[in-house]
Amino acid sequence: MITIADVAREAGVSVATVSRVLNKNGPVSPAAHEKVNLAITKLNYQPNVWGRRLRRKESRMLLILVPTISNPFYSSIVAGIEDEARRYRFGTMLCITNGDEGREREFIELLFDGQADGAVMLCVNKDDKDVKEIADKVPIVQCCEFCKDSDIAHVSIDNFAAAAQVVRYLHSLGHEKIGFVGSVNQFVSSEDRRRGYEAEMEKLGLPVRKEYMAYADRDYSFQSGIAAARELLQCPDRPTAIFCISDVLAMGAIRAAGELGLTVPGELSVVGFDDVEYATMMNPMLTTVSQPLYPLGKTSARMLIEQIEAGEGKGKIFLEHKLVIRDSTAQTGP
Amino acid sequence: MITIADVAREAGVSVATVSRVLNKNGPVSPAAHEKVNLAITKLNYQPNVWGRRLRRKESRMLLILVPTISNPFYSSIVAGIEDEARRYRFGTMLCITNGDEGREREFIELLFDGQADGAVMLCVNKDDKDVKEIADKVPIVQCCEFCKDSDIAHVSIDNFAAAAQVVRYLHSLGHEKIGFVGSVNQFVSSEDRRRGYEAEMEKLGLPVRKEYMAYADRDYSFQSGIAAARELLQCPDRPTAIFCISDVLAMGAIRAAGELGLTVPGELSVVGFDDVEYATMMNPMLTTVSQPLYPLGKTSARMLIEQIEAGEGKGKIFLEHKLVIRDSTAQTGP
DNA sequence: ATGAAAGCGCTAACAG
DNA sequence: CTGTTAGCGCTTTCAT
Repeated sequence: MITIADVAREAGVSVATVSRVLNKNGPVSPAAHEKVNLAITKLNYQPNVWGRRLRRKESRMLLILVPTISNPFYSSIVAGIEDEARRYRFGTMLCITNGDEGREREFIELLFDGQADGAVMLCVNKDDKDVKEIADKVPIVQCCEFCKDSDIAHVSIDNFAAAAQVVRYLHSLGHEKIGFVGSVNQFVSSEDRRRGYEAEMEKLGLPVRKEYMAYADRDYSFQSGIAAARELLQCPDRPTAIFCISDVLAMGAIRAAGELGLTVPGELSVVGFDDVEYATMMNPMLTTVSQPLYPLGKTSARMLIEQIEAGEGKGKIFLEHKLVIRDSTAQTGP
Repeated sequence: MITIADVAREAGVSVATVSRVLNKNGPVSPAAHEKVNLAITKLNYQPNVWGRRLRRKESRMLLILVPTISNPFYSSIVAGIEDEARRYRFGTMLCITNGDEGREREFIELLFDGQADGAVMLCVNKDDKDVKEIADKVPIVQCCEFCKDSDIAHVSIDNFAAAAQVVRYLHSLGHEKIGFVGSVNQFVSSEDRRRGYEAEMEKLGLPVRKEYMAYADRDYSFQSGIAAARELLQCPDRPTAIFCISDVLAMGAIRAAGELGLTVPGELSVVGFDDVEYATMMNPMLTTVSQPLYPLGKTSARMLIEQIEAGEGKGKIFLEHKLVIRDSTAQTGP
């Protein structure tokens, strides 16, 4: 291993000068600068991170807490965070919690450890006490999901508005019996989409019927989507359209329809949410709400870095969504 | 921040003793042990990683190099690696290269930096010179993909045998005109699956026809899968079955068939590879080759850790695959 | 069984 | 503009 002292010796200067060149701070004469750079390349010197971090007490590392990576939904967000972090010369550590509280706690430790300077969290229940406490002590930004009634920085889309827009769209197609498939989890997104659905139904003078609303399990599994949709489709006066709060759930609804002999979109319109990659691989291709995933990630990272460097930046940012109309929705029959 | 000196003072012992308790090495009297533990909990002391790593010159960190996380294929492997790493008290850093060479290089730097003690690589071209050089200097294990003609440790399935098995299965269903959709990339898996296909065709006395083989782009995109399959299906004497080297490609083949008015599996059987989650969300559900992803990950991590700790462990391990028969394949018509 | 002390490689305050 | 030096928090001889 080759150290800063070796470089100093080789260049015929002191370690301080080398350090100054390395960090581009303090004043260095062009001549010294030259000599140091020569020595660095000659020796192929690489500063030791541990020494540096020990001394500086900063890691220049960002934590990214995701519940899972099996959902491609997260991949673009993560890419956005990583790209932005890199722009500001931060490294990233991707931590997959798999819904395991112990593991999540362990990752959070990294923050108090000083192993990371801050974290982007992608998986917060709508009122998670722990997170609120943590955010008081270390820089945190919540992405997509966030805690209500708290001033923790967050960036997401307007789920309420998006859901309302879906209902409006379906209504414009002639649908009046519109079902809803949500999830029993505690995410704001789930809640806001449900509220958006209900509010818009009322606004349009359509009844919000209990039997038109069903709930999948907490992690939006395909199977639970099938079950939830089946429930709606088997009720006496079945809905002619179903709005699902995730694409996987929507795919479940399409499967359920198929099992019951219903064609999509002929006899049933289905709308999803998220616009994951395979929404277009399906048959029919899914009408869904697209979130600006990459920008969501970039924005989170930027907010976090601001918070770390400036010690502030507790904003709330909402980005634009987009309703993408494809083949799983159609006019109601005459 | 609370340091080891604080603990020593609180416990009325020297820092050396505290360190001994922390690391469970050297001899410590029960009394001292007790006092130290008390002080640690009282002060809520957490050893500083930078100081420790600087001193020990080891990070107890494993690098995981994946090309992308948008492909759910990797998520189980990563989970396997992380779980096993954790068992041996190693942390992990997930690095997403996105096929960017510069980024890959940057991550590799972390190894020479000492920021990680070794790496599991999930994305190696079949003869990547760089990787061979790197593996000479730092512990590396290749998972799924690996360099041919090199003794770098790796774990994967027998792609050749799996492909042969698919062809045999299709043949047992009565198919003789069996097409192949591969990829132009440089992965051993792609090559071995193609070789397995060709070898088994010959073994069964079936002609290996150029016009029955098509290639998707390097990252198995859905669109390129459609294009490749369309090519096969439009040739004069079209195949009655197609073996695709990935599930996404198989989904593309099904789409292509649909566009040409061919039913699956009625008029065309399709087999995929990998058994990704959404292979069962499709209609029809995909017949495919399932890889033991989680065990693949666990095994890689174990091999890597052995290599790090023992300084050896350059084995080659092959795990069992499984042909999963679902609804996209059927007997040929009478 | 315990403690004193010497660094690990680096940065930054200070003195020149 | 440059060099000397004192740590950052920890582990690990080497004495005792």
